Amino acid sequence: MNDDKLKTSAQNAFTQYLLQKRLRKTPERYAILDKVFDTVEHFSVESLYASLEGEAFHVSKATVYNTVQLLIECGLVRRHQFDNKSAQYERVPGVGNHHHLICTQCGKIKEVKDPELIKVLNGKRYPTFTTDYFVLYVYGVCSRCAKRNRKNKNDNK
Amino acid sequence: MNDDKLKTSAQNAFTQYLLQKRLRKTPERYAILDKVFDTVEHFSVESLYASLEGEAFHVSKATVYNTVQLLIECGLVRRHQFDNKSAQYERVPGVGNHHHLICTQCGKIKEVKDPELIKVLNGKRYPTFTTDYFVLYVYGVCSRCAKRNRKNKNDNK
DNA sequence: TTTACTGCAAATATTTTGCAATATC
DNA sequence: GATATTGCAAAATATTTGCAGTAAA
Repeated sequence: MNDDKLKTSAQNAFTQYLLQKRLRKTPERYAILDKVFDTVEHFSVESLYASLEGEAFHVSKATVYNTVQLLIECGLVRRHQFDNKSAQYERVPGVGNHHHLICTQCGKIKEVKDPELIKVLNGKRYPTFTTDYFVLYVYGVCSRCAKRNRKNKNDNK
Repeated sequence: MNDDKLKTSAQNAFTQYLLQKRLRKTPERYAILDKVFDTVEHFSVESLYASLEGEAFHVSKATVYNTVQLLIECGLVRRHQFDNKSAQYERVPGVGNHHHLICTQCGKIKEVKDPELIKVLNGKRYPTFTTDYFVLYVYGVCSRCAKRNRKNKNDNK
């Protein structure tokens, strides 16, 4: 699925959700949805807000918060909180899933796809719990930090 | 490993870490470590602080924040941020690992063990990344919410 | 016409920071 | 004795809330 199709399908899903919950179809909500689906990377409420202001579409931050929450509830956006700064969000991936490698030293985050693991996870069933999706964080040390560690160790000798 | 042994081994690991980093072995740090390892459930800085006050051991919140951060850095504590309230922490599990089932409707969190999955995860290697541990969140709907959903749907008919 | 939604500003809550006093090494 | 650590309070930051005005249904 390419990005255009992904966006269209997200718009349709959002409309369905709004109808079902009897919520209103406001221009603000669709503008935010569009911007979210133009964004491949992680984003924060702040960066999303700035990005909307950047193209001269003004929405209040409260509305951004509200709408992102709606998008999470209807499954179009996922929330991550990697540190105790602001929450990070991402649109749901088009095809496949990915997980996050998090460096415990520098905080850098890398996305990796692992179809085999996704398969194992999707096969999982838990009693008395209906699974929607999985979020896997792999904590460790990235190559850059590992290199720096080796260097520092040698310097101390 | 029982809880006493777990605590002792955590104390030793912490001491090693402090020595290695040339940090000081203060009574506050060890009191916090002890309290953390007396706590099986998730805790917040606030609850940890209250718990220490409760047994008349006074430490400032800043020190609790600092020490919890240290414990994370030396791998004895893990951090979760399930919502945008305060961060939740937990001591590292004695044996095996567990992951978290998170209900997207009521926010309830349940821990489950899945040795088979742990095994698959532990077998994983990522290029240019040295894995320390995995954190898996399974998002979905708990049985209580599923039941309530069915009821509401019927009520609307 | 009804009332859900928006924008704005104030309120809340958590975490971080600065600094003087203290305790570890 | 040097300085890392503590406690306290103030500051910084993210998110939530209340309310009056606006717009979707």
